Amino acid sequence: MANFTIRDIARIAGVSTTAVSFVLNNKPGVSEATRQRVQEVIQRTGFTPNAHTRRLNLRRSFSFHVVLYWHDYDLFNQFALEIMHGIFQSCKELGYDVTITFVDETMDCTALMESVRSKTCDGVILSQIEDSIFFARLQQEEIPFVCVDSHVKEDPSVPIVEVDYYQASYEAVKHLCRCGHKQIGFLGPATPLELRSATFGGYTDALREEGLVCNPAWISSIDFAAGAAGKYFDKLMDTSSLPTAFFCTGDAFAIDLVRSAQRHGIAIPDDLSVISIDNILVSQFIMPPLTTMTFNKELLGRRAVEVLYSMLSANEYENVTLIPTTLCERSSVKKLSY
Amino acid sequence: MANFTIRDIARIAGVSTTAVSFVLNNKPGVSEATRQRVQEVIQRTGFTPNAHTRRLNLRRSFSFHVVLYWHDYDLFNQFALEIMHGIFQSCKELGYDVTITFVDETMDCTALMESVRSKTCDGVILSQIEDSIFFARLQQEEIPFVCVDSHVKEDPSVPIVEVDYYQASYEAVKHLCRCGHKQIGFLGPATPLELRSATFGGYTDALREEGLVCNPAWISSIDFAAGAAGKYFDKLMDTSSLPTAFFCTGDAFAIDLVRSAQRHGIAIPDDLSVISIDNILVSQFIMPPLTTMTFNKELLGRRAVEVLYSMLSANEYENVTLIPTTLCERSSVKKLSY
DNA sequence: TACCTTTGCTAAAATGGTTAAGCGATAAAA
DNA sequence: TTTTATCGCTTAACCATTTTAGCAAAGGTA
Repeated sequence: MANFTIRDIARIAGVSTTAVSFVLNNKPGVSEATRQRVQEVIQRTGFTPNAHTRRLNLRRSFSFHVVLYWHDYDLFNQFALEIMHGIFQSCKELGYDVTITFVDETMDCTALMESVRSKTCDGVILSQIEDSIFFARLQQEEIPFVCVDSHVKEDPSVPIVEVDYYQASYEAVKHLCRCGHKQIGFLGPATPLELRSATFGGYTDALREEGLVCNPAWISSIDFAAGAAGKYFDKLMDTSSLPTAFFCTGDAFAIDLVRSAQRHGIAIPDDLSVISIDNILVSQFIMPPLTTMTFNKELLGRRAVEVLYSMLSANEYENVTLIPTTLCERSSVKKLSY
Repeated sequence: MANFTIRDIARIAGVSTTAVSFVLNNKPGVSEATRQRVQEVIQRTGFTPNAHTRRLNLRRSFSFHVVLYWHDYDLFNQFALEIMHGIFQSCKELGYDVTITFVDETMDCTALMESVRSKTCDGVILSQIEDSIFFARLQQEEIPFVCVDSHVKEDPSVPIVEVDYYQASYEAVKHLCRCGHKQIGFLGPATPLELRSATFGGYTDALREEGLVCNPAWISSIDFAAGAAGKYFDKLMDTSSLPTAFFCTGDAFAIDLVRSAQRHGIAIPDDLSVISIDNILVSQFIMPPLTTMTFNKELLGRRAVEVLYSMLSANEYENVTLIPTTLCERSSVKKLSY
């Protein structure tokens, strides 16, 4: 396949490059006859304009850059691909390309910043990144960016698209109450500085509404690390009685908890009920299948692109976009008779 | 952050743009003193050359395009992200960007070809794509490409990086034999035109070596679709006796089979052993945890990039790259006493 | 008839880099 | 002594588009 330029097309069609450019970009100022003739030559030659030249000229790259956090622990990488798919779909509709970078716990952002300064993207989507170094550097470069599925540490200047964790946790706990549970533990990070910290508010508000109080030993504040939930549970077994149910802030924690409980000979859900948030793939395959608050993962990506595009177009946009969750009932919650 | 061009740097450092360009690209012909001075200005200003201009000039984009197949059925998307991570790591080392596209069962490649013709990538990596329309179009455009984790339908002109399915299936079946199994079924596609068809050879060769023969009813040829393995098993239960073990060509099939068997009241592994290939995340969480042939998923991506890069550099490269597998013993295979 | 506007088109500048060719000055070889 | 090579640098062309400014012809208006 020969390599045509706009000059070749112009020469073949017997017009100037300007005319061809106008036809390519659907601009006025070209007669219908000429337009047809140029179109025909473009069709025949299979000409596609060089993207780099176009980007150089327009000083826009028509691409968004996605930064993905790569977790050591498989279970935490679960829906990154679905978020990506959502991002891709929206970008496709807008005519944007998508480029990707993975970062790990070193949070090294030099390569990313190099890329941004070299103008290879018009905006950045940070997926599961909550390190303020990224926000600071991106703001410094004055490049639009959004966070998705990340905790932005109370910084209202950082636009974010995330799961409505408050609503999710509130609904989850309410569901436990509806099933007759009165002793409900909280497994997740209970400090406001952590990811998914909104869950603690949903949990306490739901308890308060039901007039319940919680044994402090049943409230955990654990790290995002493989096996952390299991360790917490081991310790709990040594030192305290058990609640009748646990609300976990994520399926990865819940799965960890379930396995740890089962090792201790505690039957789920007969001895202990478990509910959580995420509905990752594994959750439907473990025994018992997990009852969890589910949501549309692709929507996270789609909304992120929409927000970013609005920022570029100087349109109005919401600084916080929440994705709603719905209950996915499976078999890890027992209905208590009362 | 101001927006400097190479001209600004040249002016500030008191040299020509050529000198700056030479410094940027580590080319000879610049005195050490000048080089230092230019470096200092670059440092101070935070200048990064415009990527589009560079790409336009060099007629290379320094990026690879990854095409990912998006499966309807979650279980089949399992290690796409890990392949991606491997691809990214290798690209990073080579200084290449990575852009992505998802395709679905419509196999629409117009957007991809547009992108290729507009020169936005120097090569394409097809992940889990086996449609010859892609090969044909890419060959037509004379753009280098590799397939990864795909079946290329006996076309030796298409470079491929894939799991050594023959070795994996041979080893898996040998393991079953070592555990005393003599009646071993095959669950997967048994026609040479399908993905992972090499598994059938490994299976039959291992059986032959052991002097075993197989009841044809225990050999399936099923589609890549959710629940297909389960349906096959349901039918088998109606019409035939069961082998003592099944070798499945993929964990998704195996999981489907296990669940179907369990619905029929057949205990795994006591009544039926199951082994397969992949070691997807779910496999360690189901009951019983799956014994399976595992491999380094990131390596698939890394090798794909290496092959593609060799093609660009006109270096030697292997047209077929096989990734070795190792046995991951868990609890789905029973040791028969004999 | 003279003047203004619109239409359809083009020449040329601009985008921000890379690179081939060339130019003094100095050093080495004939 | 003359010729040749090397060094450090610059000038200018080039990459493939978009866009501004302007021009000739046609049409409308006074």
